Amino acid sequence: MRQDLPITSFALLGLLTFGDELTGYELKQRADLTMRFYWTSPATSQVYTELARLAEHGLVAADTEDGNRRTTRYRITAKGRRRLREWMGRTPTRFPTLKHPVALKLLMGHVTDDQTVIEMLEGYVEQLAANRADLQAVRDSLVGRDEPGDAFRNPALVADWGLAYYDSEAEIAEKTLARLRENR
Amino acid sequence: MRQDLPITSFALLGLLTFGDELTGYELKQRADLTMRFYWTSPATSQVYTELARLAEHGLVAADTEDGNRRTTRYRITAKGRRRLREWMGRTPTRFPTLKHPVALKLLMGHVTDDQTVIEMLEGYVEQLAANRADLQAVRDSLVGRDEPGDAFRNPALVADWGLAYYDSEAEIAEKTLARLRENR
DNA sequence: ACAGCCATGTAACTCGTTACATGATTAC
DNA sequence: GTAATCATGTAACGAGTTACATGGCTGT
Repeated sequence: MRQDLPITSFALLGLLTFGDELTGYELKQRADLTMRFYWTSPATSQVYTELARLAEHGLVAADTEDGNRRTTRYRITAKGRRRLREWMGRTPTRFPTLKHPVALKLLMGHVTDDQTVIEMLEGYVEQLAANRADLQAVRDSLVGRDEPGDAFRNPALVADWGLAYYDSEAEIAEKTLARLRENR
Repeated sequence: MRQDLPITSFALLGLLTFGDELTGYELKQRADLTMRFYWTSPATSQVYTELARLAEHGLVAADTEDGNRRTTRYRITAKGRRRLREWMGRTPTRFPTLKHPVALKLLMGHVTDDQTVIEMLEGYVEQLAANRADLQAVRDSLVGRDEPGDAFRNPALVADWGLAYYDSEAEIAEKTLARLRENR
């Protein structure tokens, strides 16, 4: 049994620290709702794979109900919580990884015409607005439970981070657009 | 032969659009120097793998010199240039993917003490400064060749984007730190 | 009855990494 | 002479994806 887990394991484990017990299906939904903004939302099949691995390591416990439809709910164990705390404090924090197709296409804008690049950036601004709206909805749902000491204080901090990031990206994109339009 | 190439192929192909001919080794260096800020810098072994694939598709041409040390330089072909232009215009641009371990750890800050989270964020601010300095050096090296119409106009736009991004991240991290310190 | 959601997985595959191997050239 | 850099790969592996398969439950 390998000792180190991929970060995605810790990420999913982290989603189980909010006091509830989730099925794989629900965990995937939670990831889609929140985690996708600053990590990736793993495919459904991977969620089940990771849960199996976490269970194997004793970091989550499975409660299986055998009705007609078999459902298994997972909750974090004391060991899982310890492991997460240890990871938080002792594992060096990697610098964020960005895969930015917009920047990539901008880099090689000279192989095509300016108009194509401009339209690409305009599309990005729209996508940013849509994503920002989704994240704002998540943030709104935390209002009232986001003060220091509250259960959703940290998710609120992260959501605010994301909103500020989207605003910054939109601003940068607009400024770049202005520079490109200047010399048409 | 597959029709679609992974984005990393186009990224490497894009690095060959600046009028020179590179060995795999040099291409890896160029990726380390610039591409890593908004994409990933592939492992050396993958650079050679991708070059072989690009050559197979006729998107790059290889010039092999057989001295004592065998070196192969790659240049983009007309077909490669066409393919890149087509990709720029016709392939929908994916929304950027962010893997942000700092945000991830912040999210689950409640499993540990505030001091640990604060130190993690402080470390991030330092890493940001170091990365920003590296990128600034790249940007400085383009001065004088970065006006509209110049060869390095687009790389300059991308570098400016990155610098603004790092500044924004630093600002967000500092604001988050302030909020965490408030309630100590 | 039928669509859509809930729920759980398996199989095949691609991308990309690390570890390893080899040897020439250059700088000190 | 020896360390660092230049240069090119192969092999084994892991992470994560898409496609596929199965079937129960819920609302209309």
